[in-house]
Amino acid sequence: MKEVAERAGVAISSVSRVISGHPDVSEAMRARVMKAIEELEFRPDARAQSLRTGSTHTIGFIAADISNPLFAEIATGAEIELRAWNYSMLVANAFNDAELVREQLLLMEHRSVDGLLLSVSDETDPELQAVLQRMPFPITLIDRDVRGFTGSAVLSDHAAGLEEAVACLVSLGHRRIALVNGSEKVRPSRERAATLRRALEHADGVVPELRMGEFSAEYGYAATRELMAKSARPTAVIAGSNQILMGVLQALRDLALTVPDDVSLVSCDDLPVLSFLDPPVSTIARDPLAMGTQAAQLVLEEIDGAAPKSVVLATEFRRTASCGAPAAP
Amino acid sequence: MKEVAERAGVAISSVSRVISGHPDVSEAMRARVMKAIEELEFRPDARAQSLRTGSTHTIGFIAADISNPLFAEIATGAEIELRAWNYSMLVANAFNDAELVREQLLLMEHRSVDGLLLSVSDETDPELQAVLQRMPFPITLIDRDVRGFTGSAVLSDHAAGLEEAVACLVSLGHRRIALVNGSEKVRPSRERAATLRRALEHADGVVPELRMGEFSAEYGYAATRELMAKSARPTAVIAGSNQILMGVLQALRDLALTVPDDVSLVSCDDLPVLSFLDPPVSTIARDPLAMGTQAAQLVLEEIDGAAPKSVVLATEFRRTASCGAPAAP
DNA sequence: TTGTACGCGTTATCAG
DNA sequence: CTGATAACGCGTACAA
Repeated sequence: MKEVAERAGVAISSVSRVISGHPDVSEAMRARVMKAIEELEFRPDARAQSLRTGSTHTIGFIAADISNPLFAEIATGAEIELRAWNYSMLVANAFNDAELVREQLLLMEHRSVDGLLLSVSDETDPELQAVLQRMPFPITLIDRDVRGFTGSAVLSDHAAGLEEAVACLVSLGHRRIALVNGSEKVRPSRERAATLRRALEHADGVVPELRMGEFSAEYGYAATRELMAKSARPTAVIAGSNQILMGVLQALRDLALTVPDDVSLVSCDDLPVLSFLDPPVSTIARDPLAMGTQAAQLVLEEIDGAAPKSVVLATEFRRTASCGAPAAP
Repeated sequence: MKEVAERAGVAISSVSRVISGHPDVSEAMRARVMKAIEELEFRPDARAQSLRTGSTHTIGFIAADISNPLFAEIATGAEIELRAWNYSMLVANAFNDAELVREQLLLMEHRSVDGLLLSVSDETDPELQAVLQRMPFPITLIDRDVRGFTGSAVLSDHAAGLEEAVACLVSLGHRRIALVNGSEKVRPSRERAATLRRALEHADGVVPELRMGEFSAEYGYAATRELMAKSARPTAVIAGSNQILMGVLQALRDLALTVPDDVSLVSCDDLPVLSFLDPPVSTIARDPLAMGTQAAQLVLEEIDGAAPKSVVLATEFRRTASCGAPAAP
């Protein structure tokens, strides 16, 4: 900046005013400074700017698991919104580890992000709440519900889509419906478990088979094998995530069970390719891109002084040929 | 830091020395300062540190398309390595737009990243080379080959896997093999096109059907419809990416063509779920996680003073039931 | 081994 | 409208 000032023959503070678009600067001044800036290919230093102004124009994003394709979609949505507001995104992965989440939170504090998008791996981590409170910037949770947290959140209405799915299965005649669920430490799984229980409470003679575990193909495989080994085996299986679905599919294949003749199949969370399986897999779809843009919007607005807010986005059951009537006993 | 110094009754510089692990500091001093740091929950400010030291401990990652699941894998690999070196990742999306790539590059310069992982959308962009030269930090290209670029790169040996695939198809008796390819503006597509041509050059009577387009399901669909409408239709199709594969599958389904009876199918790039299609799709697999860790390692080493280096990672053809002998004419 | 003083590149305040 | 200068939080040469 000093060089620019010298070349333009003006004071350093004038250069600053031109750069930051200060209103009180003459056209002549603006022109001279801009010329010098072009000639020297000068670009202001974001670090110094943020040291001075306090704002880094950076939003952190801590994901429970980056490698999940769902994350890529959410991140894309967030990036679109952030870009529109001239913010950048600092990404950190938690590898599904609660302690790592806390560590990454401290990192975000250290880097002075202006706000944070957060999808924790374990909402019940007792030390988490204190760490969250301590953060000096607004935080928007993504599909998570942490006790005592008072900030913003973008949530999916998992119940709605699952209720549709269960109602469909019941009406088809299924009397034993399994949910191979993810970790009980996060909201989506808990919502789904509660929804299944509630939905079948008054459905006479329909039994829920609930398995809580983790978001992995390995777990999906093991749980499905176990379920199918029972004498009273479920006639419908709902997979609690994409990774789990992979395990369920593998298990069904190994057991030579056919969909939907031997077992009807539903997947929570959509993937484009699922419609090309044979039969296509019924899904409980949501709009991850919208989750991302919404989440980004919520933090940015909060940075701008708005009050924390929670937004709930719809889910929808998409039935395909993977749901059929159960075979006669 | 001032507060810490006052509380510990020492000079600010002593606090600094303790934090940065300077060797010449007495045990007594270290203890006193650490105590004050704990009590005040002091954390140094990364912005000020980097303004002073010149290093931000941040690596940028510009992806041609974040929403591609392949990116999620590469990013995960990169994050593992970066974390090990105590670096953070600043992510930017280029939405497959060449101009946006340049814009994001300037952003990275503005943010003073220490290094960059880059996957451009268009290697032939005439303005790109100049911008790359201008960047004051090491850059590692990810599966890209920009003319005149002299930095590091992590490349996939697309030829190897594709040669295997083509050899397999030829030996099965296919005489007309189509490649529904992605954009010719990036290395993977060009490598694949060249490989197909080369492989069939000396295979008497075997005709390559090459279609260059873009990485999208829409293009995959249109190209496949067009190929299959010809009087001499190909008996084998190789999809140039996951997105393209989705279009190919849709087209085959709409045309009521069966795999592998009517047409054999191969996909470049793997997805876990492809093995559950019916029949499972043959893939040319690579290790995206390794690409990420390798790429991160290359930039970090270059930051450490090492010379630029190119690394080529293997690809492997995984044959499944989606490749079979063509029907008799 | 510890303390003093300066500068990193900006912005904001204030005086002119 | 413009210029001089302090301060943002930290690292480091240098002196003590």
